[in-house]
Amino acid sequence: MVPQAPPAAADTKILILHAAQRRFADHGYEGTSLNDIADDVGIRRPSILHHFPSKEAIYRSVLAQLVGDWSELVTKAVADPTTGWVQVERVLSAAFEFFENHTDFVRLARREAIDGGPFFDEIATALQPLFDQAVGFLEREMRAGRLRKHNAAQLLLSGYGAILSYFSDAPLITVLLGTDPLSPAALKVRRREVVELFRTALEPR
Amino acid sequence: MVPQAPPAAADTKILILHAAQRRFADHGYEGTSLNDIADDVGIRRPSILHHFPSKEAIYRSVLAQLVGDWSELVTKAVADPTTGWVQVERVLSAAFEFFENHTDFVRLARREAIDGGPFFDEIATALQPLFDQAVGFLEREMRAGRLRKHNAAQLLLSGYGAILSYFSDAPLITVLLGTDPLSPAALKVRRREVVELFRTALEPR
DNA sequence: CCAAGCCTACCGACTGGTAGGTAGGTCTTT
DNA sequence: AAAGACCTACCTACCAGTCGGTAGGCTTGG
Repeated sequence: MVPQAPPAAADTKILILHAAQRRFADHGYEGTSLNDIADDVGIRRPSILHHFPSKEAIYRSVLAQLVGDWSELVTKAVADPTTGWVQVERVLSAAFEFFENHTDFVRLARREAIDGGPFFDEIATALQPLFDQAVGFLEREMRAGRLRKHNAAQLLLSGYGAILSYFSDAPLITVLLGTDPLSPAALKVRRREVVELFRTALEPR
Repeated sequence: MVPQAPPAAADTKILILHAAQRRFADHGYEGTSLNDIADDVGIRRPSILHHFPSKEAIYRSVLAQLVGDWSELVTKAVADPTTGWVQVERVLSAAFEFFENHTDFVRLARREAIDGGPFFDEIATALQPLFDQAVGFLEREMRAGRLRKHNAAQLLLSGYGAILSYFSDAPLITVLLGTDPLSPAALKVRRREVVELFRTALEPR
Protein backbone atom coordinates (compact mmCIF):
# COMPACT_ATOMS: atom_id res chain seq x y z
CA MET A 1 0.00 0.00 0.00
CA VAL A 2 1.01 3.55 -0.39
CA PRO A 3 2.44 4.86 2.87
CA GLN A 4 -0.37 7.32 3.05
CA ALA A 5 -1.33 6.44 6.57
CA PRO A 6 -0.62 9.87 7.99
CA PRO A 7 -1.95 11.85 5.05
CA ALA A 8 -1.77 15.24 6.66
CA ALA A 9 0.52 14.06 9.40
CA ALA A 10 3.86 15.48 8.37
CA ASP A 11 2.03 17.87 6.08
CA THR A 12 0.28 19.73 8.83
CA LYS A 13 3.50 20.20 10.71
CA ILE A 14 5.04 21.82 7.66
CA LEU A 15 1.99 23.94 7.06
CA ILE A 16 2.23 25.17 10.64
CA LEU A 17 5.89 26.04 10.21
CA HIS A 18 5.19 27.91 7.00
CA ALA A 19 2.33 29.89 8.47
CA ALA A 20 4.33 30.59 11.62
CA GLN A 21 7.32 31.78 9.62
CA ARG A 22 5.23 34.28 7.74
CA ARG A 23 3.45 35.51 10.84
CA PHE A 24 6.60 35.82 12.91
CA ALA A 25 8.33 37.70 10.11
CA ASP A 26 5.34 40.00 9.61
CA HIS A 27 4.45 40.73 13.20
CA GLY A 28 7.23 39.40 15.42
CA TYR A 29 7.04 36.83 18.17
CA GLU A 30 4.89 38.84 20.56
CA GLY A 31 2.67 40.09 17.76
CA THR A 32 1.78 36.58 16.66
CA SER A 33 -0.72 34.42 18.52
CA LEU A 34 -1.21 30.71 18.18
CA ASN A 35 -4.73 31.49 17.02
CA ASP A 36 -3.32 33.49 14.13
CA ILE A 37 -1.22 30.57 13.02
CA ALA A 38 -4.05 28.09 13.53
CA ASP A 39 -6.38 30.22 11.44
CA ASP A 40 -3.87 30.31 8.60
CA VAL A 41 -3.52 26.55 8.67
CA GLY A 42 -7.24 26.05 9.02
CA ILE A 43 -7.25 24.14 12.32
CA ARG A 44 -7.79 25.03 15.98
CA ARG A 45 -5.19 26.25 18.37
CA PRO A 46 -4.97 23.08 20.48
CA SER A 47 -4.33 21.08 17.34
CA ILE A 48 -1.21 23.13 16.81
CA LEU A 49 -0.01 22.19 20.26
CA HIS A 50 -0.51 18.58 19.30
CA HIS A 51 2.30 18.96 16.79
CA PHE A 52 4.53 21.26 18.82
CA PRO A 53 4.98 21.38 22.58
CA SER A 54 4.77 25.17 22.78
CA LYS A 55 4.75 28.43 20.87
CA GLU A 56 8.41 28.86 21.69
CA ALA A 57 9.22 25.49 20.17
CA ILE A 58 7.57 26.56 16.93
CA TYR A 59 9.62 29.72 16.86
CA ARG A 60 12.83 27.85 17.54
CA SER A 61 12.00 25.43 14.77
CA VAL A 62 11.42 28.25 12.29
CA LEU A 63 14.67 29.93 13.27
CA ALA A 64 16.70 26.75 13.07
CA GLN A 65 15.37 26.01 9.61
CA LEU A 66 16.20 29.48 8.29
CA VAL A 67 19.63 29.65 9.85
CA GLY A 68 20.31 26.23 8.40
CA ASP A 69 19.32 27.38 4.92
CA TRP A 70 21.57 30.38 5.26
CA SER A 71 24.58 28.41 6.46
CA GLU A 72 24.12 25.98 3.63
CA LEU A 73 24.10 28.76 1.07
CA VAL A 74 27.23 30.35 2.44
CA THR A 75 29.01 27.03 2.58
CA LYS A 76 28.09 26.44 -1.03
CA ALA A 77 29.24 29.89 -2.09
CA VAL A 78 32.68 29.43 -0.60
CA ALA A 79 33.23 25.90 -1.87
CA ASP A 80 35.60 25.88 -4.82
CA PRO A 81 36.96 29.25 -3.74
CA THR A 82 38.78 31.59 -6.00
CA THR A 83 40.51 34.74 -4.87
CA GLY A 84 40.16 38.46 -4.81
CA TRP A 85 37.23 40.39 -6.15
CA VAL A 86 35.83 37.46 -8.11
CA GLN A 87 35.18 35.55 -4.91
CA VAL A 88 33.77 38.58 -3.13
CA GLU A 89 31.32 39.23 -5.91
CA ARG A 90 30.31 35.61 -5.94
CA VAL A 91 29.39 35.65 -2.26
CA LEU A 92 27.79 39.05 -2.57
CA SER A 93 25.59 37.88 -5.42
CA ALA A 94 24.73 34.62 -3.72
CA ALA A 95 23.68 36.45 -0.59
CA PHE A 96 21.64 38.92 -2.56
CA GLU A 97 19.82 36.19 -4.40
CA PHE A 98 19.20 34.28 -1.19
CA PHE A 99 17.64 37.28 0.48
CA GLU A 100 15.50 37.91 -2.57
CA ASN A 101 13.93 34.51 -2.07
CA HIS A 102 13.91 34.50 1.71
CA THR A 103 12.54 37.86 2.72
CA ASP A 104 10.97 36.21 5.75
CA PHE A 105 14.43 35.24 6.91
CA VAL A 106 15.70 38.77 6.58
CA ARG A 107 12.90 40.31 8.59
CA LEU A 108 13.04 37.62 11.23
CA ALA A 109 16.80 37.80 11.60
CA ARG A 110 16.61 41.56 11.86
CA ARG A 111 14.01 41.41 14.59
CA GLU A 112 16.27 39.04 16.48
CA ALA A 113 19.29 41.26 15.91
CA ILE A 114 17.45 44.27 17.26
CA ASP A 115 16.05 42.92 20.45
CA GLY A 116 18.61 40.33 21.37
CA GLY A 117 15.76 38.27 22.70
CA PRO A 118 15.79 34.90 24.39
CA PHE A 119 16.47 32.94 21.22
CA PHE A 120 19.04 35.39 20.04
CA ASP A 121 22.14 33.73 21.42
CA GLU A 122 21.64 30.60 19.40
CA ILE A 123 21.39 32.35 16.08
CA ALA A 124 24.20 34.75 16.95
CA THR A 125 26.58 31.92 17.71
CA ALA A 126 25.46 30.18 14.53
CA LEU A 127 26.30 33.24 12.46
CA GLN A 128 29.58 34.06 14.14
CA PRO A 129 31.77 31.40 12.47
CA LEU A 130 30.47 32.51 9.08
CA PHE A 131 31.41 36.07 9.91
CA ASP A 132 34.86 35.10 11.14
CA GLN A 133 35.45 33.02 8.05
CA ALA A 134 34.57 35.96 5.82
CA VAL A 135 36.80 38.32 7.79
CA GLY A 136 39.63 35.83 7.48
CA PHE A 137 39.22 35.60 3.74
CA LEU A 138 39.12 39.36 3.25
CA GLU A 139 42.20 39.92 5.37
CA ARG A 140 44.15 37.24 3.57
CA GLU A 141 43.29 38.72 0.19
CA MET A 142 44.09 42.22 1.35
CA ARG A 143 47.48 41.12 2.62
CA ALA A 144 48.11 39.40 -0.69
CA GLY A 145 47.32 42.63 -2.47
CA ARG A 146 44.37 41.19 -4.35
CA LEU A 147 41.99 43.53 -2.52
CA ARG A 148 42.50 47.08 -1.33
CA LYS A 149 43.24 47.37 2.35
CA HIS A 150 40.30 48.10 4.65
CA ASN A 151 39.11 47.16 8.08
CA ALA A 152 37.66 43.85 6.96
CA ALA A 153 35.16 43.40 9.77
CA GLN A 154 33.84 46.92 9.38
CA LEU A 155 33.52 46.57 5.65
CA LEU A 156 31.61 43.38 6.14
CA LEU A 157 29.26 45.09 8.54
CA SER A 158 28.66 47.80 5.99
CA GLY A 159 27.78 45.24 3.37
CA TYR A 160 25.57 43.42 5.80
CA GLY A 161 23.72 46.61 6.61
CA ALA A 162 23.45 47.87 3.05
CA ILE A 163 22.02 44.64 1.72
CA LEU A 164 19.89 43.46 4.60
CA SER A 165 18.30 46.83 5.22
CA TYR A 166 17.09 47.04 1.69
CA PHE A 167 15.04 43.90 2.18
CA SER A 168 14.06 44.25 5.81
CA ASP A 169 12.97 47.85 5.45
CA ALA A 170 11.11 47.32 2.20
CA PRO A 171 7.93 48.94 3.56
CA LEU A 172 9.76 52.16 4.31
CA ILE A 173 11.77 52.09 1.10
CA THR A 174 8.57 51.67 -0.87
CA VAL A 175 7.47 55.04 0.41
CA LEU A 176 10.86 56.69 -0.06
CA LEU A 177 11.39 55.51 -3.62
CA GLY A 178 7.75 55.67 -4.63
CA THR A 179 8.03 52.27 -6.30
CA ASP A 180 8.10 48.64 -5.21
CA PRO A 181 11.70 47.96 -4.15
CA LEU A 182 11.19 44.21 -4.49
CA SER A 183 10.12 44.21 -8.13
CA PRO A 184 12.52 42.33 -10.42
CA ALA A 185 13.60 45.55 -12.10
CA ALA A 186 14.22 47.32 -8.81
CA LEU A 187 16.15 44.36 -7.46
CA LYS A 188 18.39 44.35 -10.48
CA VAL A 189 19.20 48.00 -10.00
CA ARG A 190 19.86 47.47 -6.32
CA ARG A 191 22.17 44.53 -6.88
CA ARG A 192 24.20 46.42 -9.47
CA GLU A 193 24.56 49.40 -7.17
CA VAL A 194 25.70 47.39 -4.18
CA VAL A 195 28.18 45.36 -6.17
CA GLU A 196 29.48 48.57 -7.70
CA LEU A 197 29.93 50.24 -4.33
CA PHE A 198 32.04 47.41 -3.03
CA ARG A 199 33.95 46.95 -6.24
CA THR A 200 34.98 50.59 -6.03
CA ALA A 201 36.13 50.05 -2.48
CA LEU A 202 37.87 46.72 -2.92
CA GLU A 203 39.24 46.24 -6.41
CA PRO A 204 42.88 47.31 -6.60
CA ARG A 205 43.31 50.25 -8.92
CA MET B 1 7.80 72.00 53.21
CA VAL B 2 9.83 70.81 50.39
CA PRO B 3 8.21 71.91 47.12
CA GLN B 4 7.22 68.39 46.41
CA ALA B 5 3.58 69.13 45.95
CA PRO B 6 3.34 68.67 42.21
CA PRO B 7 6.72 67.11 42.20
CA ALA B 8 5.77 64.83 39.43
CA ALA B 9 3.01 66.89 37.87
CA ALA B 10 4.39 67.81 34.49
CA ASP B 11 7.37 65.72 35.39
CA THR B 12 5.41 62.50 35.44
CA LYS B 13 4.30 62.96 31.87
CA ILE B 14 7.90 63.30 30.80
CA LEU B 15 8.97 60.37 32.93
CA ILE B 16 6.28 58.28 31.27
CA LEU B 17 7.50 59.29 27.82
CA HIS B 18 11.09 58.48 28.71
CA ALA B 19 10.24 55.10 30.15
CA ALA B 20 7.94 54.33 27.23
CA GLN B 21 10.61 55.27 24.71
CA ARG B 22 13.08 52.90 26.27
CA ARG B 23 10.59 50.07 26.57
CA PHE B 24 9.25 50.47 23.05
CA ALA B 25 12.79 50.55 21.67
CA ASP B 26 13.81 47.52 23.69
CA HIS B 27 10.77 45.33 23.20
CA GLY B 28 8.56 46.90 20.55
CA TYR B 29 4.98 48.05 20.81
CA GLU B 30 3.42 44.64 21.36
CA GLY B 31 6.16 43.58 23.71
CA THR B 32 5.61 46.52 26.01
CA SER B 33 2.72 46.65 28.48
CA LEU B 34 1.44 49.67 30.30
CA ASN B 35 2.37 47.86 33.50
CA ASP B 36 5.99 47.75 32.37
CA ILE B 37 6.01 51.48 31.82
CA ALA B 38 4.16 52.14 35.06
CA ASP B 39 6.66 50.06 37.01
CA ASP B 40 9.56 52.02 35.53
CA VAL B 41 7.95 55.30 36.51
CA GLY B 42 6.97 53.99 39.91
CA ILE B 43 3.20 54.43 39.65
CA ARG B 44 0.23 52.21 38.78
CA ARG B 45 -1.08 51.53 35.35
CA PRO B 46 -4.30 53.58 35.61
CA SER B 47 -2.27 56.58 36.67
CA ILE B 48 -0.55 56.47 33.32
CA LEU B 49 -3.90 56.66 31.63
CA HIS B 50 -4.59 59.75 33.62
CA HIS B 51 -1.84 61.48 31.65
CA PHE B 52 -2.42 59.86 28.29
CA PRO B 53 -5.70 58.70 26.76
CA SER B 54 -4.31 55.38 25.54
CA LYS B 55 -1.24 53.27 24.96
CA GLU B 56 -1.35 54.21 21.31
CA ALA B 57 -1.27 57.91 22.20
CA ILE B 58 1.88 57.35 24.21
CA TYR B 59 3.52 55.59 21.32
CA ARG B 60 2.54 58.30 18.88
CA SER B 61 3.91 60.89 21.23
CA VAL B 62 7.23 59.10 21.49
CA LEU B 63 7.48 58.74 17.74
CA ALA B 64 6.58 62.34 17.04
CA GLN B 65 9.21 63.55 19.47
CA LEU B 66 11.94 61.43 17.92
CA VAL B 67 11.06 62.21 14.34
CA GLY B 68 11.01 65.87 15.30
CA ASP B 69 14.49 65.65 16.79
CA TRP B 70 15.73 63.95 13.67
CA SER B 71 14.20 66.47 11.29
CA GLU B 72 15.67 69.27 13.31
CA LEU B 73 19.13 67.77 13.13
CA VAL B 74 18.97 67.30 9.38
CA THR B 75 17.67 70.80 8.88
CA LYS B 76 20.55 72.13 10.92
CA ALA B 77 23.10 70.05 9.02
CA VAL B 78 21.99 71.40 5.66
CA ALA B 79 21.75 75.01 6.74
CA ASP B 80 24.69 77.01 5.42
CA PRO B 81 25.29 74.37 2.77
CA THR B 82 28.53 73.93 0.97
CA THR B 83 29.06 71.61 -1.96
CA GLY B 84 30.54 68.31 -2.91
CA TRP B 85 32.19 65.90 -0.55
CA VAL B 86 32.54 68.44 2.25
CA GLN B 87 28.78 68.71 2.56
CA VAL B 88 28.28 64.97 2.31
CA GLU B 89 30.73 64.33 5.08
CA ARG B 90 29.12 66.97 7.21
CA VAL B 91 25.71 65.30 6.99
CA LEU B 92 27.21 61.86 7.40
CA SER B 93 28.99 62.89 10.56
CA ALA B 94 25.99 64.71 11.94
CA ALA B 95 23.80 61.68 11.37
CA PHE B 96 26.35 59.40 12.95
CA GLU B 97 26.63 61.55 16.02
CA PHE B 98 22.86 61.82 16.32
CA PHE B 99 22.42 58.07 16.22
CA GLU B 100 25.15 57.67 18.80
CA ASN B 101 23.09 59.71 21.21
CA HIS B 102 19.68 58.44 20.16
CA THR B 103 20.02 54.69 19.96
CA ASP B 104 16.40 54.40 21.06
CA PHE B 105 15.38 56.27 17.96
CA VAL B 106 17.32 53.95 15.73
CA ARG B 107 15.81 50.80 17.13
CA LEU B 108 12.34 52.23 17.17
CA ALA B 109 12.55 53.53 13.64
CA ARG B 110 13.87 50.22 12.46
CA ARG B 111 11.02 48.33 14.06
CA GLU B 112 8.62 50.64 12.30
CA ALA B 113 10.44 50.24 9.01
CA ILE B 114 10.26 46.47 9.27
CA ASP B 115 6.66 45.95 10.04
CA GLY B 116 5.06 48.93 8.38
CA GLY B 117 2.66 49.02 11.26
CA PRO B 118 -0.29 51.30 11.86
CA PHE B 119 1.81 54.30 12.82
CA PHE B 120 4.24 53.70 10.05
CA ASP B 121 2.69 55.94 7.43
CA GLU B 122 3.13 59.06 9.50
CA ILE B 123 6.81 58.57 10.06
CA ALA B 124 7.40 57.45 6.50
CA THR B 125 5.83 60.58 5.10
CA ALA B 126 7.81 62.64 7.59
CA LEU B 127 11.07 61.12 6.38
CA GLN B 128 10.32 61.24 2.69
CA PRO B 129 10.98 64.95 2.08
CA LEU B 130 14.33 64.61 3.84
CA PHE B 131 15.20 61.73 1.57
CA ASP B 132 14.12 63.58 -1.56
CA GLN B 133 16.10 66.61 -0.51
CA ALA B 134 19.22 64.51 -0.08
CA VAL B 135 18.74 62.80 -3.42
CA GLY B 136 18.31 66.19 -5.05
CA PHE B 137 21.53 67.48 -3.53
CA LEU B 138 23.55 64.43 -4.56
CA GLU B 139 22.28 64.53 -8.14
CA ARG B 140 23.01 68.22 -8.46
CA GLU B 141 26.56 67.73 -7.24
CA MET B 142 27.10 64.73 -9.47
CA ARG B 143 25.92 66.66 -12.49
CA ALA B 144 28.25 69.50 -11.53
CA GLY B 145 31.11 67.01 -11.41
CA ARG B 146 31.82 67.63 -7.75
CA LEU B 147 30.86 64.05 -6.90
CA ARG B 148 31.37 60.88 -8.89
CA LYS B 149 28.27 59.70 -10.70
CA HIS B 150 26.13 57.08 -8.95
CA ASN B 151 22.50 56.21 -8.55
CA ALA B 152 21.93 58.77 -5.82
CA ALA B 153 18.89 57.16 -4.23
CA GLN B 154 20.56 53.76 -4.10
CA LEU B 155 23.72 55.16 -2.63
CA LEU B 156 21.68 56.91 0.01
CA LEU B 157 19.94 53.67 0.87
CA SER B 158 23.31 51.97 1.23
CA GLY B 159 24.47 54.64 3.61
CA TYR B 160 21.24 54.46 5.51
CA GLY B 161 21.62 50.71 5.87
CA ALA B 162 25.30 50.72 6.71
CA ILE B 163 24.97 53.31 9.46
CA LEU B 164 21.61 52.43 10.94
CA SER B 165 22.26 48.72 11.08
CA TYR B 166 25.37 49.21 13.11
CA PHE B 167 23.34 50.83 15.84
CA SER B 168 20.10 48.91 15.58
CA ASP B 169 21.81 45.54 15.46
CA ALA B 170 24.27 46.29 18.22
CA PRO B 171 23.33 43.13 20.15
CA LEU B 172 24.25 40.94 17.21
CA ILE B 173 27.36 42.91 16.34
CA THR B 174 28.54 42.59 19.91
CA VAL B 175 28.68 38.85 19.42
CA LEU B 176 30.21 39.04 15.94
CA LEU B 177 32.99 41.44 16.88
CA GLY B 178 33.50 40.12 20.38
CA THR B 179 33.61 43.67 21.75
CA ASP B 180 31.12 46.38 22.59
CA PRO B 181 30.33 48.12 19.28
CA LEU B 182 29.00 51.18 21.10
CA SER B 183 32.12 51.96 23.10
CA PRO B 184 33.70 55.31 22.21
CA ALA B 185 36.69 53.60 20.64
CA ALA B 186 34.56 51.27 18.55
CA LEU B 187 32.35 54.12 17.41
CA LYS B 188 35.36 56.10 16.29
CA VAL B 189 36.55 53.18 14.19
CA ARG B 190 33.11 52.70 12.73
CA ARG B 191 32.67 56.32 11.80
CA ARG B 192 36.05 56.44 10.08
CA GLU B 193 35.27 53.31 8.10
CA VAL B 194 31.87 54.48 6.91
CA VAL B 195 33.13 57.89 5.92
CA GLU B 196 36.03 56.25 4.11
CA LEU B 197 33.77 53.91 2.19
CA PHE B 198 31.69 56.76 0.86
CA ARG B 199 34.62 59.01 0.24
CA THR B 200 36.09 56.33 -1.98
CA ALA B 201 32.83 56.06 -3.84
CA LEU B 202 32.03 59.75 -4.18
CA GLU B 203 35.14 61.90 -4.23
CA PRO B 204 36.22 62.58 -7.80
CA ARG B 205 39.63 61.08 -8.49
C1' DC C 1 -13.77 73.99 47.86
C1' DC C 2 -11.76 72.14 44.09
C1' DA C 3 -8.95 70.14 41.02
C1' DA C 4 -4.78 67.37 40.12
C1' DG C 5 -2.67 63.16 40.83
C1' DC C 6 -2.73 58.83 42.26
C1' DC C 7 -4.90 54.85 44.01
C1' DT C 8 -7.85 50.14 44.33
C1' DA C 9 -11.15 47.42 42.16
C1' DC C 10 -13.13 45.97 38.37
C1' DC C 11 -14.40 44.91 33.23
C1' DG C 12 -14.33 42.17 28.83
C1' DA C 13 -11.16 40.37 25.58
C1' DC C 14 -7.51 37.64 24.65
C1' DT C 15 -3.23 34.93 25.76
C1' DG C 16 -0.68 30.20 25.95
C1' DG C 17 -1.70 25.90 27.56
C1' DT C 18 -4.45 21.67 29.43
C1' DA C 19 -8.14 18.06 29.85
C1' DG C 20 -10.77 15.01 27.89
C1' DG C 21 -13.33 13.15 24.12
C1' DT C 22 -14.15 11.42 19.22
C1' DA C 23 -13.42 9.74 14.51
C1' DG C 24 -10.94 6.84 11.89
C1' DG C 25 -6.92 4.31 10.48
C1' DT C 26 -3.42 0.40 11.40
C1' DC C 27 -1.56 -3.45 13.73
C1' DT C 28 -1.99 -7.70 16.19
C1' DT C 29 -4.26 -11.56 17.79
C1' DT C 30 -7.44 -15.07 17.43
C1' DA D 1 -11.97 -12.53 8.48
C1' DA D 2 -13.25 -10.51 12.81
C1' DA D 3 -12.22 -8.15 16.87
C1' DG D 4 -10.03 -5.69 20.08
C1' DA D 5 -5.89 -2.56 21.16
C1' DC D 6 -3.59 1.24 19.93
C1' DC D 7 -2.40 5.34 17.42
C1' DT D 8 -2.74 9.98 15.19
C1' DA D 9 -5.17 14.07 14.29
C1' DC D 10 -8.34 16.88 15.51
C1' DC D 11 -12.09 18.84 18.28
C1' DT D 12 -14.76 21.54 22.29
C1' DA D 13 -14.48 23.33 26.79
C1' DC D 14 -11.95 25.14 30.11
C1' DC D 15 -7.99 27.14 33.04
C1' DA D 16 -5.24 30.95 35.13
C1' DG D 17 -3.08 34.96 33.89
C1' DT D 18 -2.45 39.35 31.40
C1' DC D 19 -3.92 42.86 28.38
C1' DG D 20 -5.80 47.89 27.71
C1' DG D 21 -9.13 50.58 29.64
C1' DT D 22 -12.90 52.44 33.05
C1' DA D 23 -15.22 53.88 37.51
C1' DG D 24 -14.95 55.87 41.53
C1' DG D 25 -12.74 57.09 45.88
C1' DC D 26 -8.87 59.22 48.73
C1' DT D 27 -5.36 62.72 49.57
C1' DT D 28 -3.18 66.97 49.15
C1' DG D 29 -1.83 71.75 47.78
C1' DG D 30 -3.53 76.19 45.95
